[in-house]
Amino acid sequence: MTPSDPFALDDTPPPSSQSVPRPMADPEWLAGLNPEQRQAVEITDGPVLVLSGAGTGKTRVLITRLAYILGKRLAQPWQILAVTFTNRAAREMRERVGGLVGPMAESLWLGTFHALGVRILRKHGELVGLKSNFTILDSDDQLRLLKQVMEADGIDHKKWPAQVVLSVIQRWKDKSLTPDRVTPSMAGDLAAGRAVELYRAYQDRLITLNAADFGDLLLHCLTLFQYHAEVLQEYQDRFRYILVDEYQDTNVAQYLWLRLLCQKHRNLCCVGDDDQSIYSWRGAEVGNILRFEKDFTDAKVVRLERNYRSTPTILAAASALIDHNEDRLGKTLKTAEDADTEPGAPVTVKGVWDGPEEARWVIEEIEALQTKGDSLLSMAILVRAGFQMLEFEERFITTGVPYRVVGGPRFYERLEIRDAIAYLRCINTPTDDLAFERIVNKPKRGIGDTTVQKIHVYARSAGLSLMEAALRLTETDELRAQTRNALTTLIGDMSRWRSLRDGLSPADLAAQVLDESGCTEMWMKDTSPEAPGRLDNLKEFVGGLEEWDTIGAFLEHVSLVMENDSKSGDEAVTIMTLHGAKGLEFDTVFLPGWEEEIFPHRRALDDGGGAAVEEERRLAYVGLTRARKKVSISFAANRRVYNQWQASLPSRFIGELPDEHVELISDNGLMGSFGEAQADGFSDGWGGGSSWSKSRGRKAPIIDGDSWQVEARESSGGYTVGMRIFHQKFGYGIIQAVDDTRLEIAFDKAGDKKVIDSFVEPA
DNA sequence: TATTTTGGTCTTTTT
DNA sequence: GACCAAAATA
Repeated sequence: MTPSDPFALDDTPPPSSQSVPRPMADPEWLAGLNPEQRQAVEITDGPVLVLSGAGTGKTRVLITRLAYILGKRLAQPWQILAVTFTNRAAREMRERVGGLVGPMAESLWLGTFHALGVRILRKHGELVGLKSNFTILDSDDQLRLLKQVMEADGIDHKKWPAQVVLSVIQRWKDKSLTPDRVTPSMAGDLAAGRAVELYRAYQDRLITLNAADFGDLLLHCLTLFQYHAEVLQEYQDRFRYILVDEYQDTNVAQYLWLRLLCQKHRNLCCVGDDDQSIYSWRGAEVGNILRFEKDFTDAKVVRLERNYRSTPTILAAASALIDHNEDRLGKTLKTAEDADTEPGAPVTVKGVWDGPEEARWVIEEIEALQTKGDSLLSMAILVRAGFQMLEFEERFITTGVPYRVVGGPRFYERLEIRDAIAYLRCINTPTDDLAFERIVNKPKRGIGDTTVQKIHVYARSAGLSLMEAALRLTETDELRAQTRNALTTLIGDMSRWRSLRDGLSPADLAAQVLDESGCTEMWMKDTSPEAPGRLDNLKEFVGGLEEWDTIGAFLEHVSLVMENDSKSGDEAVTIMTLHGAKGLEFDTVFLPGWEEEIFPHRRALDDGGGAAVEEERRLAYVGLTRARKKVSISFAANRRVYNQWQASLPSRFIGELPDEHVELISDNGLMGSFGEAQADGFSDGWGGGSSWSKSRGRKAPIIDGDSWQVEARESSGGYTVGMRIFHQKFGYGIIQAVDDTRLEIAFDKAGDKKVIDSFVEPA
């Protein structure tokens, strides 16, 4: 077993943990808790719901609770189930618990829902049709598989993109709906009304391939528990204590999974914060929090409201912001009395001209802090979406300030890495059709679609795996000599590599495979600018394999943990998405891109009214509460979208921050840096006025076209489709569509643009 | 038959 | 500017 293997759980008690020579009564780690935290730790009997605001010591409570249960010998480590939301959190928790109780932390059942689901299915999967060596599909495989199914069904994939259908299916799985439980009304007219058929066909295909996708990891568990009471009972007996982190982000299937497992001992402890629920798009149901109290009427509720992380100023800003959400359980965060009572620096809001300038400004601030003696590790840039990272990366590179992207383009998702993995999958599991299909013509060896189709047809009719079918085909004269030879070589190589598997370490084997398959060569010959980088990635990939004993263990790790364990500790600024930042904290946090359509994201604004925007607001709240000492928000007046410049508005969230805790930075020298090139539209007035009136209501602050001052205006000031208008920047045009304050205008010269009504005037 | 070119469509967040 | 799928070309 390798150190970071999430399944490093041992069923059998290691001899050392039989005797527990640990301090029993009130060790010092228990004494350091406040009364509520202590309650959350000490109420071990029965269901407990811990509502825990940001920075209130939630992780600490969880860890202490685990240590407490173990220390009191209420259960053995393998009788405790602890579920986290990310693999990183799981790893961290295991380490920290280990620090308190020693090696027995190793035998806890601790991991993500998915990782734990796999563990169960590896053992009992046969009961639901999965052999124990089933493969876990990555998103790419899922999509290709569904496409195949849709093609076979003759669904127009132009009209119904596989991606859309797939996400609907996933949502069903999140809700624990097997194909037979999806009602026609749920499917609607999706995929010409045949979505359920597709779902069923897709599931059948998965079983045939002995594969499971992410949703299946839970869904199959539920089916298993439902139809095999003896298995369920085994686990119910086993898990005396169950702990759940980030409970607000669980979906229905996960909730059912938990409810089934805890039924016997009923010692379920869930920790969550409704204000930090940011995964509803993935099927998370905040309603699970409400449901908890309904299903467990004897549940004790503990509220953790004392914040130990942020300054009172940051806390006040965050609270005021989240207060704009209607749909809340209601929870006030207050500064812990014993904490530092200095109000702290105000939250700053900086307006800049455009994206590059924003990056420049942020990194100047970072350098200033560094000169002052702050560590780069204590700073983070948190963005709404991945693409925003680019501008900062460029700036980091030109300035030479070290940075670290966390959760960016995932390492294992890069195409060259996936190819390498597919080779390993083929070697490890010859029947892995999806992997075979992926690498059959990579690098190009003259085996095109037609050949693959032939293999497919043959495989299906003879009930063979693709690799076997290919082998049989080479023995006939169905194929042209050239393709036949290519296939024979490939299959020969495969079996040769497979025979080497036991003699070589995974790393050595991978290196050999990459060289002999021509993958390395392919990238060396490639003249595109990213080719050298890809070669480096492959090297890193081989290097990363060093720590694994078997290919199988490595592949298991990869399929669940798409993130590359980024080595931390180096002095560098962290840059990551807001979603990725949940659960982390930094001294200084930069929150760039606070503009309408970016944050809140356009998609959130588009669909319906409040719910989606409220989730965005929670995301903003998460961002603010990551900071211990200082928050810097920024927005740009212009943003390049697609390929053209578009004017943007400050985010409504900026207007929702309380005046008294916010400082607007608008330095007068700003105009100078705008330079000669941008003399249109916004020629003056920025620096002088800086009047910062907020609009409290639904409307975002609206910025007047040329005076660039903030003023609240009535929506859609009488503009109608077909009207001719004038815009400072884009000239004359005709209104094509009106959506409240947003106008779509066909400009005579500048083409089609979406602008806010306050930017135009009747012509 | 395999590869290159072109044309149209989009961009959240992740286990 | 990036990605995919269908048409064009070697």
